[in-house]
Amino acid sequence: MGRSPCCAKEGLNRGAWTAREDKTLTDYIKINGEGRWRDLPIKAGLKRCGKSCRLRWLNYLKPDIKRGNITDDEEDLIIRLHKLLGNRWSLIAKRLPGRTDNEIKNYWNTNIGKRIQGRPNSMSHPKLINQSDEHNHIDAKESALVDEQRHASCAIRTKASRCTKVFILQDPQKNKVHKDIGTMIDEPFTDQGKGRPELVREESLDGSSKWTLDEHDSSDFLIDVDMDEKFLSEVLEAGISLLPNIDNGNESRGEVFGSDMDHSSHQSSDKCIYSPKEIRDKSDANWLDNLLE
DNA sequence: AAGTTTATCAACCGCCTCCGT
DNA sequence: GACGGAGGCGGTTGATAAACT
Repeated sequence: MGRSPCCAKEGLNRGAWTAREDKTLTDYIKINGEGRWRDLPIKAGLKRCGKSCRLRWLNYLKPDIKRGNITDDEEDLIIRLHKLLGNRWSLIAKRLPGRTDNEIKNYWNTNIGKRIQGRPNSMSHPKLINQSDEHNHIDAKESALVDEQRHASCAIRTKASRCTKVFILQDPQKNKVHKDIGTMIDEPFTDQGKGRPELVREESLDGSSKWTLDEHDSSDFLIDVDMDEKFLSEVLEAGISLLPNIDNGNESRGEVFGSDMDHSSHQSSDKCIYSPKEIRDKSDANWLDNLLE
């Protein structure tokens, strides 16, 4: 037996919203607040699915939504955030006040994405050849696009069904990042493609072993690392390295080294304990800000 | 001016996670 | 731990506008 639909489809309006429906929804939310989307259409007297109401409110009716074209600065930020986060539109949208994930997604698909896709040889692009001052800001953006294209072509696609500990170290001498993948429940995916990071199993004399993700470009780490989704979102949101305590089998708490993304200096004295929930709450740590600077 | 193609973006769909029980 | 409801998310669709022939 399949899952029941979010609402009965019969007798519901579909397609574009009318001004009257918009007003009904806005008035209802002003009085009763957001939430309880499933009940909302009945209580508000709308012949719409609850999900549809939520989407309409979040993407169009919400007062703080910014209207108008995406600015150059916003586009630049979107490109850089996409490089870091991939198609995680909601995370990207959180960094652009007033912009919705849907709007950013649409903008990407109709503008930036196409420009990246339609660029077989970036250096032959006329805008990149033009070095005049008036085009400098465009060139910078194009450069970012080229960079994005380069990163997209070598996105990490590690496929691990679950990962219980990640420890990020940076070897300052070799400027090389090691990511100890730790205890893998399933065999990790190893991509030995050209120029891609690789998961390496390191065995010690005492018989223990660990998986290491070996690569040269630390900025790729957070892109498309398809591990346990919950864990990944925690890392993305917290912006810190997370080392759950596996010795006592309690995965609900973790040891967090440092409070920012300075991977180069993990001193054990900096260690503090947070639960993933606490980490989420403390999130927004300055990680993305630091990376974007 | 009419027909066709392309671009845009609001809305939908289905899957997923979270959270309460 | 299992289950189910609620909400969130990303991919896709389709209606409409704009550009082009």
